[in-house]
Amino acid sequence: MRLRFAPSPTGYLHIGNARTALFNYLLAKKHQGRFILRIEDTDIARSKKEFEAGIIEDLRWLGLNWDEGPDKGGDFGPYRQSERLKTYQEFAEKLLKENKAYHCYCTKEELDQRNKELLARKESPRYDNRCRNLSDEQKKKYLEEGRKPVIRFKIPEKTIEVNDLIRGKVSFDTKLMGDFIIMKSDGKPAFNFAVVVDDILMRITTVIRGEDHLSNTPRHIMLFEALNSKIPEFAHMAMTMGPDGSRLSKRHGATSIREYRKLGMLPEALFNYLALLGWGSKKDQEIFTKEELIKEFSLERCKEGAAIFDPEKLTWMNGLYIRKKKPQELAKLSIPYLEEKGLREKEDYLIKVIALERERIKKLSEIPDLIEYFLVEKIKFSPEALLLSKKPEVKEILTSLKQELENLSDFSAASLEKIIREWTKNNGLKTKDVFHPLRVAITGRTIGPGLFETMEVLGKEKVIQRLMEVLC
RNA sequence: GGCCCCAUCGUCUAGGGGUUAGGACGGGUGGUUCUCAGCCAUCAAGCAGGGGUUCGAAUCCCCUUGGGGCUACCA
Repeated sequence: MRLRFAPSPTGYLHIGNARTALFNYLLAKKHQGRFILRIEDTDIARSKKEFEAGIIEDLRWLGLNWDEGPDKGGDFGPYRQSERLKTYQEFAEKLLKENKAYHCYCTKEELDQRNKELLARKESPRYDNRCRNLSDEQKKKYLEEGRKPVIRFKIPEKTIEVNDLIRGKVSFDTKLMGDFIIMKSDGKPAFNFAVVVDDILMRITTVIRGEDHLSNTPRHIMLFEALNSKIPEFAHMAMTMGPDGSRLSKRHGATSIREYRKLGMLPEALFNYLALLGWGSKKDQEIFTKEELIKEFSLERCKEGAAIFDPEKLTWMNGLYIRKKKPQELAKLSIPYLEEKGLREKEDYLIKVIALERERIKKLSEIPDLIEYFLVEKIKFSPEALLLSKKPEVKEILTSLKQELENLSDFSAASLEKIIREWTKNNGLKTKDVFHPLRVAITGRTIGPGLFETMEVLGKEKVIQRLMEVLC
């Protein structure tokens, strides 16, 4: 079994495309097949090398490792369309010779004009196949006019049945289609042609792609037939939508893997979440390891309807995966985010801090704000915290508590808890009337991890220091 | 416009002739606790509409509606 993911390097890896790549990957791995990466860069104007590199990086980051691709080669390369231009020409030549394709001299302007007229008459805008049987004389005349021909495929009249692995049989009547372009006037292959040639040459057996290609599939099938090649199996998965139900796009906010990666999503969370978009297990299970997904995945269980990408559920799942990570791992992952905010800290201290805050982290990008008060010399007070710290009765409590703490030599959480609870009781106070002000004084905020653990990690010196600052 | 695909809580989904229509996210409430988070418990929320078929339809068929796609010298 050979499957491929074939992105165009015209931008960063889109969530929807990543999902397509993921499904291809899962099926390939499930059947011990090959997962192949192919770069469709025939659109020179929009394709950029940096996007190709970006897509490769993000696919790797997500954990979708391919067996053959432009970066690692393989027996059926090249894996970049721009490197097979000659091949497309040869295949087109062959179709021309066999009278299955022909040159068309109509200009873009003429075509547009005719389509407009057809539309005005409420007819289907499509090519009228007028160049199918041009005389040599006419061809010569057109050439003399300086027209650069395209090559069109001569569509046979028939009904094409696509046996889709997700949707079942879908049939198309080719009478409704005009002869389509396989080679553009600049000598580059049109998408519908390049895909077929590539899939033939790369021995692709199964094509999993977006539903937007379903309507193109009859064209592909005709081409496979014209080129006497085995037709691969097709599976068209429903599109990924934004919250308003339209195709997920930039106006919905972050749409690329790169953006979510920068936000601090873990690859395993994204992997798991994306697998659940349009596919579901028969069990009530939602959290899967990569291996479980490979084992469980099947096209039969793929949904036919479109799925709306839900960043909130992704975030929840990300929090879950974060809580499963070891503090030292998280500490390492947090470093770029801390540095971005100009924060830097010794590893062992950072690990302790992160261990305390771990269950509050939903995205790595939240870490700096969450732990800042552990790292900086001068803490910021939230408005609410500031108000509380100014209260006379609070100052009174903190003043005498400070003395108590100054005399304390064992600053462990257990010891602190024992002493402070006793002190509270002895002074006839309620725990929350002591704990809360204390937290506010030493952290500048009203929320956070356990008070005594926080104090232990901060250390006696910082705790006393911060109490002094509040009291003066 | 023509052709094609799709339709279970707000969202992701399970269920494919007989179910109190199940779970998850998000939301509400309560518990745990020094706060938050987490965890636990609990509640609200759905078969798009209309016709068939059938003893019986979320489930099968048709229509309508709604959404999406293709119809490019984009991919």
